Amino acid sequence: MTTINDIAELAGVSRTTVSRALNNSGYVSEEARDRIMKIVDETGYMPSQSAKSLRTKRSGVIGVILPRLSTETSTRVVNGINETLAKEGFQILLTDTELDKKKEIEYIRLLKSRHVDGIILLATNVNDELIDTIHHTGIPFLAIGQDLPGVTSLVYEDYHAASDLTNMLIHKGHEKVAFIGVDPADPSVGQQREQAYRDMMTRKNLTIREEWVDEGDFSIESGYESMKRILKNSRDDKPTAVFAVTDRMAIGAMEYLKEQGYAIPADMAVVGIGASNMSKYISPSLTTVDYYNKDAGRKAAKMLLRQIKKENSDEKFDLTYRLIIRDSV
Amino acid sequence: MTTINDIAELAGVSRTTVSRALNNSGYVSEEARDRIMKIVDETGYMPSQSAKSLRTKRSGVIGVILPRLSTETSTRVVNGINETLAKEGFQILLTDTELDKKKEIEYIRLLKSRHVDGIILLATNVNDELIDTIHHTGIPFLAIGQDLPGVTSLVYEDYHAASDLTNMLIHKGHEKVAFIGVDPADPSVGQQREQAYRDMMTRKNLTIREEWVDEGDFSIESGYESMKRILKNSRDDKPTAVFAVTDRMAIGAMEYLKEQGYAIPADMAVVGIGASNMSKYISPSLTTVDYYNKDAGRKAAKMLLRQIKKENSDEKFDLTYRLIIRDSV
DNA sequence: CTGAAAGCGCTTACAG
DNA sequence: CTGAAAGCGCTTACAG
Repeated sequence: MTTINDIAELAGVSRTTVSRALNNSGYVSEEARDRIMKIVDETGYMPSQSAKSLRTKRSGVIGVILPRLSTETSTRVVNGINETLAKEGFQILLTDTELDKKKEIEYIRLLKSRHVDGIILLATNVNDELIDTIHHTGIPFLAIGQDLPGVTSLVYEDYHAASDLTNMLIHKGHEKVAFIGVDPADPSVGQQREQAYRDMMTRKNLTIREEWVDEGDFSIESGYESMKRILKNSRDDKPTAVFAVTDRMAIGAMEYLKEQGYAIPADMAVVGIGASNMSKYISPSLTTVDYYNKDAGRKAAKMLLRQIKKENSDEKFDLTYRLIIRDSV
Repeated sequence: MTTINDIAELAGVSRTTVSRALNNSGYVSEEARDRIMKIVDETGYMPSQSAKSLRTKRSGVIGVILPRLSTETSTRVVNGINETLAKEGFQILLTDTELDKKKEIEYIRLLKSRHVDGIILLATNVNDELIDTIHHTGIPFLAIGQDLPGVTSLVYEDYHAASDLTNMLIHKGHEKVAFIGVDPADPSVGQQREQAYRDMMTRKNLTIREEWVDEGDFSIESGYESMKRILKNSRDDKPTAVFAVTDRMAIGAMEYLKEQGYAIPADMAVVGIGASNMSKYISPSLTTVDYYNKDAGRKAAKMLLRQIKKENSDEKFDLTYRLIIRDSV
């Protein structure tokens, strides 16, 4: 490995000068700079980031903590994060908790030990230990997807989006709307979306039979099973529409309905959330909500960058969304 | 930040001893170790990875270079890589070239300056500058998806898979098989798959009309457009089957066919490669090839780890695949 | 405009 | 079993 000392020697200057030339800090004579840059080019020298980071306490690396690496949502968000970060010369250090809460905390500490300049967490739950850990790290931090008290958070408009979806179904004439949710340990997806559904139904004086409400685990298969249970348990009083809180579960529900000979949307309307790639190409195409995940990632990166640069910035930020009405309703 | 010196002081030993206790290297008395570990726990001390890496020349980080962050294939591979790497205490530093060849080279050098212990490249092309750069980095390196001369490479069986797919179509009675390929700058996808198609057709004495052969750019839309052109240009002598080299393009082709009122597979059979999530849920479900991308990622990580540990390992490795026959043929 | 020196937080021979 | 010392490759006051 060629080091700054090698460059200094070859250029006949001190390493102090080389450092200044490389970082455009302080005065360096034109000719010294030229000589140095020429040698840098020739040798392909790249400064050791470890040494730099040890010295400056900055690394040019942002840690990203994901719940799952292989979901469309995560991928899109990371894509947006990476896009804006790369432009500023930052790289992403990626970690995947596999939905394990312990790992969230473990990774925050790990990333800190790696001197990352900031951390972005795609949050799926809220708990005291997590909040505590974040507060104690003392490095720029941003959460996406959940509102973490005292932490800069970018949140989707879950309540509004779910309200819109429910209302749309009701306006289309559906009075019996089923619901496939997820574990309430996830406040945004598990609580907000369900609350919105219940509130809208109640507001329109529609009764919710508890047999119409089921819970999945985000997977396509779980949507399939939930739909099956709902239909079985509500034999005498079946719903005419089903609202699944994610596209994948909605697609699973559609699979079961199709298998059972239901016409969609004639016999049963189906809606999801997420604007997954598949939602567009499945038939009938799925009505869903686009959360603009990539934009969320971009926004997250920008807000984190502001924190890093100590510019002030909002602590909370609501993301926007868009209803996509398609053939499944 | 608490450092090793703080721990040493609190434990009443030298930092040398703390280091030994932490790394289980050399002798440390039981009682010293206990005292140290207790303090480490209490303080939540984590050693600075920058300092460690500067000193040891190892970072515990593997660089991964992707052509695109938001494709299912990349995601699955990264997932497999991460899974096996995380178990060994390694993290992933992620970079995305956005299909820019210059960036591939730039990122290799960047990752080196960050002292990554190894690099995995999801390769989409082969060129001399790239090969040169890799040879000069001198750090463990592994390529997936293309056979890079002199570089440890994990390659998919593109030729065999495409042959199987073409033969299957021919055995089903198709004599007029169209083909949607990609830019030959990608040897594996652009050349091997097309060569296999042409060879199999020729071997069965079937003629290929050049109007049946078109090129897309991996996107769904391009598959749609290619299908449109093929149908338009071969007006008098239309194919009865189409082989698209990726699922996304196959799905685009299906979209166009459906729009035009073609029954699939009765009027036109369609096959793709990739076993995308969508291939299963689109209707009719798509016949495709599963490349076991996640396993490829796992295998890649394992082979790279062997290189890092200086255990010997094959330079070339062929991945396996599986035909998934579904309703589109 | 330039350089000598200190120091970031670790690990690793070396000596005891 | 333990510690003092050197050194990894940088940057940054400080002095000139």
